[in-house]
Amino acid sequence: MIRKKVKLAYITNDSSRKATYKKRNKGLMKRMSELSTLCGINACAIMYSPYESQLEVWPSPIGGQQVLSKFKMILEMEQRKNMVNQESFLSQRTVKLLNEKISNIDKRMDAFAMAPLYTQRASSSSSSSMVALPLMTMVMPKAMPRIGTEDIMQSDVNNMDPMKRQQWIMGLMNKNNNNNPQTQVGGDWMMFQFGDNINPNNGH
Amino acid sequence: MIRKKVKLAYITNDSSRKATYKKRNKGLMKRMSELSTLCGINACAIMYSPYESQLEVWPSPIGGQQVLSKFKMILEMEQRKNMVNQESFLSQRTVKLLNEKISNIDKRMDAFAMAPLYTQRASSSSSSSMVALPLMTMVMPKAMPRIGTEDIMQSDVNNMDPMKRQQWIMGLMNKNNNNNPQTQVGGDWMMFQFGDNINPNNGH
DNA sequence: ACCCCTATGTATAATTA
DNA sequence: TTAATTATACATAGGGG
Repeated sequence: MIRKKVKLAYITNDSSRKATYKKRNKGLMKRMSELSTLCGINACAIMYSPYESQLEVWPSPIGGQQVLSKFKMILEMEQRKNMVNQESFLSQRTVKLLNEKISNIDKRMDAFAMAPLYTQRASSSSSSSMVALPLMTMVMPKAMPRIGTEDIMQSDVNNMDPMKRQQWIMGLMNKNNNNNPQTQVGGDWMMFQFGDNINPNNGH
Repeated sequence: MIRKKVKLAYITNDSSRKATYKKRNKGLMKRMSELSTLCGINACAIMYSPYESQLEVWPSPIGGQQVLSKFKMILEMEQRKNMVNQESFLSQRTVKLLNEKISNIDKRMDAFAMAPLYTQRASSSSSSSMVALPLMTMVMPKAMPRIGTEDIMQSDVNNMDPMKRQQWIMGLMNKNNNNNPQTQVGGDWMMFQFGDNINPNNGH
């Protein structure tokens, strides 16, 4: 069991590359969750792995909803305050971006639910028609709770989200009613991670 | 120098929290670069840290351009092949998303160049008007090089990118002509990271 | 605020089941 | 194939300049 000094180059062997990917990706997620709790950062991660054929949400899809709702709420509060400054402009753009992202994910999930595009072996990287799906990770500093808007944000989750996001969440929930942090939804991998909700010791 | 077992909770002390954040974030980025090289994944990371007041691009802003151009090229090749299937549909959406993201970043950088919004101390989390900027990380599997399109993609970088992305890159380059992987642009932090270009041992 | 050091916790490569 | 094991490489907490 002599461990080599980790040769930093592409692992040609398919199975060992996949194994490395899974291990290291797991470690990466744990690290992110730790950074999240330690430094007070809300983390939301969506991941599409080329090595997995399932979609994973961690620790729960609801957390992602909450992060996004929170972010939207922040924007709307700013608008109510008529703060038409650069900050609100920037956050508007960001919220728009996040909404598109969610819509995008929603579309993806529909597609994958209908017909899995990636019935993919680890060695299928030579497929010419395959377009790699991106792994996306978002971590956002939770600076807002200090301004006393937690309750409003909470209600926001329940009654003011666009239908597509609700559908997206419901689509996840209908297929996954357990509390298992790794829930399989179908066709791809997706992960969410939040500094508020995580139990950082569940991996050990 | 007895090292405690890392209490997994929010670090209340501002300076030590910031120190931890910087250390761990650096480690996170290194991990991502390693995953990138080891498993053949192209990585592109944009980071906005609440603890930094400068924008950082690593290892170079050009890499981000290349990743995005590559992705766009993939999409266009698919379109030429008249592959109107779900895969191209999904990748279209993703490219659109990335374009918006770049545009968003462009806007941010313009704004920050004009007037730095975040002259922010580590303890300024109680500021009520501040909207947290997200840290965003994107990693995408590089599945395309195997289909022999490297040359086309390369030319794509030079002559077919939208003006806004070019402006974005140029805006970075004009202010940063050195090869220092950590280039300060102003007002915020941004990071790019690429599996193709990284030198994973530069941290040791 | 750094940067550097190093003891120690943690991730993980290689291996076995 | 994945799961568990374990030795070792690596990350980093705490401390000193």
